[in-house]
Amino acid sequence: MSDPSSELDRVFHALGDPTRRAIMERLTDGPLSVSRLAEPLNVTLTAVMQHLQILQECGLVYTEKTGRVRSCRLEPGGLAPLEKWIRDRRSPWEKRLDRLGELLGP
Amino acid sequence: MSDPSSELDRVFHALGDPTRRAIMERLTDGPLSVSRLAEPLNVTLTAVMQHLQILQECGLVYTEKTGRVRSCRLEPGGLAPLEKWIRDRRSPWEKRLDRLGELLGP
DNA sequence: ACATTAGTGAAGCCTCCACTTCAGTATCAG
DNA sequence: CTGATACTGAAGTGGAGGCTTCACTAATGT
Repeated sequence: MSDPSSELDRVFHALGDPTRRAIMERLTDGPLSVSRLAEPLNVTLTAVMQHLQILQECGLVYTEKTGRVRSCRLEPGGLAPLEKWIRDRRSPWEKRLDRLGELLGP
Repeated sequence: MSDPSSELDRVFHALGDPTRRAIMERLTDGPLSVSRLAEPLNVTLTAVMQHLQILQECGLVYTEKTGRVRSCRLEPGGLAPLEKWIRDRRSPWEKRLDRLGELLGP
């Protein structure tokens, strides 16, 4: 893996675009082909492809081509770095509560 | 409050910029004035102001001016919608595990 | 009072990036 | 074989947005 901070950069940048978030939301319910993915979106198939490439490069989406159709699905741990960043943004006392919860909970 | 989906849009867009994320990271350790905020960043004071306005408009940062200095701090619940979106991106079975955890844990 | 500090407002520049068009390549169906 | 489907690649366009400069106001310090 490369520089973790620039990886986070890419994730945030990727999710900054509404269309790409729409793709992620769409894939939440299960794998989809590129064409099906493009249907409800108001963009070209080519545009969807470009978005998919970006989402892939930062580990948010996994795609696999079988025959002439490419199947797209969410990468399981893709949002983890984002989640970690958010947790790190809590105030110190909140963090302390978190740690307490981790000790007591799971 | 306005349309919630466009609110989420603004949050994601705001965090899509590295400089704005740097501001958020800087404010994690406590309130800071605009000048102090700008010091380590390689941009003008004016640029920082513009970023702050954006961060404010989507409820991520709270600022208050006393005298000639404006104090900036993180808005406590600001990242909540973002967090919710991430949670909603889990697969159905993962969600079910989450609910189970919620019932057993806290 | 005067200089300095801290922040504002307006206007313009310029780069990046989302999107399109068009042309091309496999794959599948009849 | 023929046509349709599903994607891929290259190249170009337009607009949004991040940044700067310059001019200005208000608070503070000596």
